[in-house]
Amino acid sequence: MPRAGLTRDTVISAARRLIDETPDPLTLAALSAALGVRTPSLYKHVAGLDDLHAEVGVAVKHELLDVLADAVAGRSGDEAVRRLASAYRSWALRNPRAYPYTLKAADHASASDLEVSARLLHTLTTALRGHTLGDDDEVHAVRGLRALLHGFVSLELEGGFALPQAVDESFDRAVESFLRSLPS
Amino acid sequence: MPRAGLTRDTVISAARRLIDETPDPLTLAALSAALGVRTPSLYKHVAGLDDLHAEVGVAVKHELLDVLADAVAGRSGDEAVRRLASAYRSWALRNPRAYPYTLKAADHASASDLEVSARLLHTLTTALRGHTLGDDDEVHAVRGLRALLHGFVSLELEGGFALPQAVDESFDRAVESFLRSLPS
DNA sequence: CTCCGAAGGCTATTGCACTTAGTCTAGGAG
DNA sequence: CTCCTAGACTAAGTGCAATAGCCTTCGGAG
Repeated sequence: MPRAGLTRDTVISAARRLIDETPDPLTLAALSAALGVRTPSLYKHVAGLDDLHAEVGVAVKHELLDVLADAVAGRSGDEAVRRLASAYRSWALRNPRAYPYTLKAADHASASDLEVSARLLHTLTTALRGHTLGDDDEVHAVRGLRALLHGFVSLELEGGFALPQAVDESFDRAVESFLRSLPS
Repeated sequence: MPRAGLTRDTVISAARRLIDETPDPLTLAALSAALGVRTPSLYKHVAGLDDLHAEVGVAVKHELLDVLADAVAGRSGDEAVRRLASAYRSWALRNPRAYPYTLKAADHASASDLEVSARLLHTLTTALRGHTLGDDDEVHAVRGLRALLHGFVSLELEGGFALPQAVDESFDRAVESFLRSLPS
């Protein structure tokens, strides 16, 4: 029985890859098959399906964080928000099955999850700097932005926007309305 | 073996009840146990788990429709939208596990699903009348409103709003911002 | 009232997933 | 070279969905 040379990381990233490659839900059976290994072998690297989901979630949050941080790097004001919004939506549409993992609240027991989740939130908050907002105002504004972005993308992914009118334009309008609602 | 007296409707409404009564996902095993019947018996009334989910979805959409229609009845303009938004959110928070069923795009093969989904959309659209919007503007506005409502509620249900600031106020502010973005 | 067929239950079984327990071996440390 | 552990394996148990086939109850037709 030749060793497959798995590690916790290879298992997790194989799982991450599988998510958007296949239509069916992530399953240990499918993952082990993709890795050329029997299912129980995975338990040497991962505590079970829940653990795997949690780790995939952290990995996916990192991906989104990178994309968003890159989009806003060096920008400020409305332009930063526009670019962040656009990057958020297009990443979600490109990674429709991974996207829901970014929404789970951080597992209180996982330091890495807490960290990446905080950095995601921080990226949004930073993009809104430049609009002079008080602390409370800022919290409300970030919530509004998250709601708008997630709501839009989520409905779009569910196929909720059936009418022929251009979805891109709906999104742009929503983002512009949000920007206008901020004290300059 | 005394008859349990099941019908398609009793099975479906028992399933609907189970959803928000138990933490675990809806399962034929749990449903049959709740009805005092063996699992295979359910197949006399329902084509399987998928069929059950679809029917529960229609039932749940009707519930939400009733709540929203009631909230906007006899109102118009901003006040109609405010009441609709508030009703949407509070229904969702009261029915956290049922809520996701309202989001699935209508099954093209089910007349009742298509109908209730269309009426839901129509209720939102109607609430926005009074703001003189062109046809295209209206579609974009409805999409923005749906995104806002769903996004907010969805994040709130996922536990995504961790900070102590009042979530109620965040919601009110988001709704007011949306209203201000409409041409009066 | 009796018969009988359909409707509505049932048991048994298959298939697939997750999980645990216990075994064997490859391959590096001493 | 020997040992020992990490990393693979087989075997087996659990839970759920689904199908097949049987048996009983109900209710209407004669």
